[in-house]
Amino acid sequence: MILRTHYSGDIHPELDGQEVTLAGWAHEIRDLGGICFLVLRDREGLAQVTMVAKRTEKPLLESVRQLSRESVIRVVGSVKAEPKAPRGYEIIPISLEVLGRADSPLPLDPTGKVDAELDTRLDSRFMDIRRPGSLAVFRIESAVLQSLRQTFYDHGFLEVITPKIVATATEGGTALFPISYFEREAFLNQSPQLYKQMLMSAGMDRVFEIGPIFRAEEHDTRRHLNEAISVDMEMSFADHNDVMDVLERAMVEAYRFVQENCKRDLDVLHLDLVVPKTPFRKVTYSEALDLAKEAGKPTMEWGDDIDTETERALGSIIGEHYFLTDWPSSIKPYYSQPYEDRPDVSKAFDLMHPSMELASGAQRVHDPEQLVSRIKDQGLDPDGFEFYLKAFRYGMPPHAGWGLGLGRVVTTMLGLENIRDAVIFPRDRRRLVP
RNA sequence: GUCCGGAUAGUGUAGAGGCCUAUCAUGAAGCCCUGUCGAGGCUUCGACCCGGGUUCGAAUCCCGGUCCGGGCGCCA
Repeated sequence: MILRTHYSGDIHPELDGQEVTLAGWAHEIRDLGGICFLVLRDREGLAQVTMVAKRTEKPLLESVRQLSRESVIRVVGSVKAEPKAPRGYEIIPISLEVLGRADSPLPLDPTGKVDAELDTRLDSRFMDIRRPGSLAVFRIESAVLQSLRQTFYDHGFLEVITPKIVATATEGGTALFPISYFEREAFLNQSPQLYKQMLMSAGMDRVFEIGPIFRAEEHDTRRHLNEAISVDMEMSFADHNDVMDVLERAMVEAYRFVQENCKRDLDVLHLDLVVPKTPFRKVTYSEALDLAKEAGKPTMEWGDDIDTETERALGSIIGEHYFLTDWPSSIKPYYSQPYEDRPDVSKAFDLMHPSMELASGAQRVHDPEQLVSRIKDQGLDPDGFEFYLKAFRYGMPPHAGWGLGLGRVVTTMLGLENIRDAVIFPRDRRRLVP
């Protein structure tokens, strides 16, 4: 049996006289003596329960006065339209039931009157998310996921789930977390890349996956985590420009969807969301170096990966989402396809927000011999990729794809200071609990 | 990994060698209060990260450790 008939957000003054049952947390109790206000909070907002001492049964009033903040309660009462009350209504209680008593003191203040540091909030994340501002972020994240999935379905993609426990490194470069797998060593997957590509050989044509990826890098910044949610796609019979189009569309749709469906959450966060303008500007790697030089950042050589300072400089010059294209082949993974006429440049791209990289993708190498030679060129052993290479030898279509960091999308969309704000239970260099 | 900064009641803070029996807010406990909505008023409770050192005297200075924040590096 569902213990409530309404969320607080469902109630309005026109329900005057109707009996309702609310369930939630005792957000605040303000006892003025002759009149006592109890503010109940649920996922959809706040509702004021009002008790005039003279007109309220003693035991009911007593139970409210003994309530600890943040206890879980269920209130049966009648709606009363009341101009003096917040949102024009209040609940006159008939009965109150304590479903879960809260200890005191609380690990942080869920009303937000007193701030808490990120570390304190993460230690007690369950309590932090009771704060409307934290909840709003994750409601928006849910909307972003809903919108991204819808965009994929609209473009004829199939949702897939690939293994997170793998035998070997996906692509070299990044460090992996080793795990014990019965009598063998295995690893947590750093990317669904190889599996997505094999599904192109399988003829699934267009696939996407939204799931965790694991990087054992000791990075320690506001935009990196060791467990991240990657929004990944792969598309057959398409090139890098085609998948950039899908990415641009997915981003813009996500912004629109949030703007349309998360008005209250955006209000809570005091945000006026602006949908990025399309088309996103495309800046080649070489142009980016020139821009950086003009801005007085001449230290980078062609072939260097773009460092943080240059990335920031570009961000402030360009000032909106942009694609960074035509990367040197040497600094992109082996599966990125070089241009036929200038093999030192690849059909690889990053989607950039002015403050950080959001996604990276490419048209892929689909010729098995070229792939083997690219693997060797990057100092990797093709034998370790046999399960992957096999899929290329029996009819692999041309394909392209990308991976997008969900946490970074939400962080940049909402202007959050730290990616940990956008992840419910973040995993970083130090944090493994909760 | 490295550089810089930090650690004071449950939470957020003040504090610059004696003014500290440590500030303020929030909270908790109690009392007053019939329209609060960051309610108000009064009383009470609750803290200097750990270890060493300097000094007559250390929250404050020094050393080591632990933890935290930020920058960079590393990072499809």
